[in-house]
Amino acid sequence: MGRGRVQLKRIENKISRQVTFSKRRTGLLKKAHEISVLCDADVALIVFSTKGKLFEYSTHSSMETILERYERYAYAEKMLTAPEIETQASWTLESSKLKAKIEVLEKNIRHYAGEELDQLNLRDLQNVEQQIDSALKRIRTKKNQVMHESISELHKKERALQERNSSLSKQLKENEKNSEQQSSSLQLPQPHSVPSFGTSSGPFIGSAMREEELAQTHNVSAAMIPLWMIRHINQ
Amino acid sequence: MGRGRVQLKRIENKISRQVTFSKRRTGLLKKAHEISVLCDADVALIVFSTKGKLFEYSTHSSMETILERYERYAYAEKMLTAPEIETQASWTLESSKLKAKIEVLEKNIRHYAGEELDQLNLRDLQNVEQQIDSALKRIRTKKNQVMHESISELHKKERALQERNSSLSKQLKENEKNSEQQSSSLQLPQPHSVPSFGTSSGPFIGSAMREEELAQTHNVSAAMIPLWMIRHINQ
DNA sequence: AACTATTTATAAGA
DNA sequence: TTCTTATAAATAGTT
Repeated sequence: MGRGRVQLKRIENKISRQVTFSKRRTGLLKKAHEISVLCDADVALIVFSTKGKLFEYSTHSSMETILERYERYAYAEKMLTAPEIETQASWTLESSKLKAKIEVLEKNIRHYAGEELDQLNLRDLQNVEQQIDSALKRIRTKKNQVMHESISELHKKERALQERNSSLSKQLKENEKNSEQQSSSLQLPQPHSVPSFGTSSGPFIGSAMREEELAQTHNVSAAMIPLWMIRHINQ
Repeated sequence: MGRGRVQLKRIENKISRQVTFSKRRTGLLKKAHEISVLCDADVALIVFSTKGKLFEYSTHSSMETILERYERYAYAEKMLTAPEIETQASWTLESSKLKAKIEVLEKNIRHYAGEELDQLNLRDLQNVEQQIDSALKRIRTKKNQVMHESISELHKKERALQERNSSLSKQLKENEKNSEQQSSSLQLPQPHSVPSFGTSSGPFIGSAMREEELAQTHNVSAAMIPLWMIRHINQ
């Protein structure tokens, strides 16, 4: 690109070498910047002149970030050549390894969450779809199982309550009979008070109890399946 | 340097961004090499594509050497901003933190994959379900989009082939007419041979062509949408 | 992956 | 270093 062809070999004339360096350095940095903007790439460029002066360019994400990323990337190869020594380097290496792993995991999660799909081709998309679909099935199966257990718990409780209730009623009638014989002016106690089940409740049972209370405020038997639950079971 | 001026901003079209990246990357690496040879400079160039693929160039004295040199050079500045000495303890701490993060991420992924659901209560299950469900929707939307694009490509190709075909047929008939007038004993060539498009095929075009061939072996018009594609579109 | 019309980079000169 | 200019090189759009 100039008035003469250029041979790819060291320019011997010191002055023109320096001039060329200055010009081409500008061009190189410019092009590095261009590709990073145009193509959305991460670029790090380091140039030392013959005299040892440093020139650098790096994408917004800073030189350190990119060099770290590079170290991470080069990790696999490094392990082959450098057996572990507990040095600063090996710590850097371990750190890089862990960070690389985190990067992969986060990418996976984003894909599982249906994000950053532009990176995937049709085959990848289908794989992810299939995985997520079967995960969804497993989760719904599990949820149904949990809810069915919850329902039988509720049924069990209902029966217990009914039994307790009728035994209380029975007892009450007997008391009435006795008190009629002795004195007809006594007040009647309330027959429907709910008995406590003591401490027998894990977190799940606890939430079942709350549902039961909710049902009662709507004047429905606690044994009925709540609507929101049915909706989910049928999915 | 091309048929049009170029704006210094991210190329939105994915395909041309990729093509431009490939071309400019080649150019950039070449120029990095040239300046290092011509001007006797030490150059290190690291480029990560959008997709995270690494490309690198470094002067003979190896990437590691140059990066070390860079670190040394940048060391003075670092000391001004970060006087902290990296002790063994701080490394261990960092390592622990990273490991903890990995643990959490892995657990999340397992849940996304529908595993280890016993740890989750009903509320958690419903959250995960909802997240996965919407991820699935996003992924299917994306897949549909990709496939629709693919289909319009195929349709475009079909039209091109049909046009080419009919123009060839026309030409052939004229040739027949001419040859009948000159000599009626000549053999007729096959009129339906598919014309080659020469070397004009990127990766996508290549696979489209294969689908087309597949369709032909099943005695179906190449323009028909392949069954496997329809199946996925309707999901 | 080639081609080619243009733009861009730059060698040489001032 | 900077400017100019002729020319080589890179590359955007196209096939």
